[in-house]
Amino acid sequence: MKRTNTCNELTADFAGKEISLIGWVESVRDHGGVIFVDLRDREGITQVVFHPELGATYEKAQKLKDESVIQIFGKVAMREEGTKNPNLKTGDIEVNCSDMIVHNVCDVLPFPLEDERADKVNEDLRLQYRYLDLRRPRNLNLLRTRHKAAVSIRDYLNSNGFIEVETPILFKSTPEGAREFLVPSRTNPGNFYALNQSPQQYKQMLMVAGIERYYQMAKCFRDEDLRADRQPEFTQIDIELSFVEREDMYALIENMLKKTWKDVLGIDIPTPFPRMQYVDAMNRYGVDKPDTRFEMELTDLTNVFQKSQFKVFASVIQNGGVIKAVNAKGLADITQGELKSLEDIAKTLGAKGLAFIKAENGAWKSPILKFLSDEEQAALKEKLNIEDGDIVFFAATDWEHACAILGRVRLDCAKLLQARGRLDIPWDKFNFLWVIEFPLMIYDEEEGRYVSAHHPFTSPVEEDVQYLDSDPKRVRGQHYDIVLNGTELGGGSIRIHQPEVQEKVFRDVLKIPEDVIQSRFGYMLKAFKYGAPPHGGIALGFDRLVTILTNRASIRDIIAFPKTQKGQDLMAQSPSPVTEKQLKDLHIKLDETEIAE
RNA sequence: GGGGUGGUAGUUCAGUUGGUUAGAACGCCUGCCUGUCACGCAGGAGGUCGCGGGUUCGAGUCCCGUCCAUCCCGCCA
Repeated sequence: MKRTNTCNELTADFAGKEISLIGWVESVRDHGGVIFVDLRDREGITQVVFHPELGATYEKAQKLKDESVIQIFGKVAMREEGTKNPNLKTGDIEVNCSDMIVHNVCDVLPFPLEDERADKVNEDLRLQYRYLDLRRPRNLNLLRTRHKAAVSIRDYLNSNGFIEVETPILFKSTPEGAREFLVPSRTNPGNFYALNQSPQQYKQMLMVAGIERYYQMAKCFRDEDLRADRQPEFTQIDIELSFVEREDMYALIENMLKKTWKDVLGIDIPTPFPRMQYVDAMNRYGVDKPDTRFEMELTDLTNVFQKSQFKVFASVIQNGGVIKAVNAKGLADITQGELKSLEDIAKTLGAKGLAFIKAENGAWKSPILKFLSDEEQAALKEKLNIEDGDIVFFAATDWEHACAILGRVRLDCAKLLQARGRLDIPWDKFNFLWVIEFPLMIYDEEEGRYVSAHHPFTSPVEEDVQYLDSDPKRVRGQHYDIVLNGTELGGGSIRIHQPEVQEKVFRDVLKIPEDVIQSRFGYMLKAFKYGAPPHGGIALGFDRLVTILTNRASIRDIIAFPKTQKGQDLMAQSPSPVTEKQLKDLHIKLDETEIAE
């Protein structure tokens, strides 16, 4: 069984040597009198040649099927001039086969494996045969890159005094967060575990325990609807340290990512990363995770329209709203269809419509132009720097929605400009950014109370603590998000480590009933009374990080066995029904209407 | 829960205003071929047009429902 070499090793130096290779048949080219087989393993490809004088082996080679697994024995030979293949590392040589073992005959493939064709194949079919899709060298290399990134990160943390600790995956239900996967307990009838959404509480307990520096490549689970960048189970780089302040965290993560980018891509990313206040991110980019690889910033025009005759704008301002706009430079040739889909998306985000002004052939065209005074038009031209070929979009509503609408319009316009070749974003441009000083609380209209913007363990910014009672939404949290090219890579905070403060947040600000505080967080509050060190941490989405490192569009590409949007594994066909006995053991009765026929 | 897009041969797609036997390329099968590397040449097989219902003399095409995939909104402390 033992091979002497891999399929990417043999070069002119090996000429004349007897060797053995094992791998998959990439292609068979039968010329009637001579047969060429490209043999592939995870390292590369080597051409194997079969001649008629081999007798039985030659006949076997005639019947070889693509993607079968074979082992060959033979002698390395230089290729004749003119028959060398410069596209292969092993292209100067070939192996004259003398014997062959067919380990596994491959059935006819359900879809082609060459990249150009395979990329177009329906993803559900590729997921059913994920092992075949993964076999494509490019996809295998994605897993290899993922591994490299993990090694780099572990190296960095290990050499900086961190200890990797595994925390339980079976945790308890914490209903105020994301929806959880519940796990019935056989030995505790009627009680349930929840798969952990993150090791947040355990890692804080490790700080109380005195670990000082903890990390974990932590599997986390959230039962929410899926997206291109979201899977129900995912991996986060989970980090927590004692005796830290925000500045220590920034430096730690910057150096870690610097090393990872160097190790994986060979690219030097500049540090320190820029920082941006949450409020500025919203005002300038319309999101809390700005893509700063291109400009196209939002402009606030509320002042311009303060005394406007245009009733729509005027009434919004009167009701405390804002007028914001974004100039999509050079996109005046937007098509009706593109405009329509921009408008549709704006509407899903709460806009009533999407007002615009087009500057074309020296004139402005707009359904709202007739409502705007000369002074207002002049102010727009100046503030938005409107030139021929531009199109400006407006949002007039409350601040949050105006930001969200134009933030999205900005991103979609950038895509349209990219498609037209007017905006160039190189694949290796990596804009890291810290977004800081988020509000600690946001007011939840539905619940009629304040809820944590992130989680209730986030420590308030010191000078804002005084407003905890009087004006909770004014309190900023010691929270930081790390953003890369418009993707939220991760976030963390300095935590509360004093039991009185934590209790105050639970009881007085979040208005959680006393008995709920005790049943849900009682053990934490107790732990904080036994020598809890000041501490803080962060969690980075490892899958998202690798998606960006490998320049892929979907998180599914860099997960070995991803799930579909409905959360199914099409290959193993999970989830699946279970037997009545299993249910009985778990003390579970199914709703009749839900039982599969 | 809501909106968009897609579903026709093993795969990727085409299919006109509703009208004869639903096509192409690749793959597959058979044969030929001693220097290819996306080998080439000749021939052949292969279809529940996602599924169910409706309109019609007639449905891949029109209508209703439904399933699946995907993108987005809600959701993701």
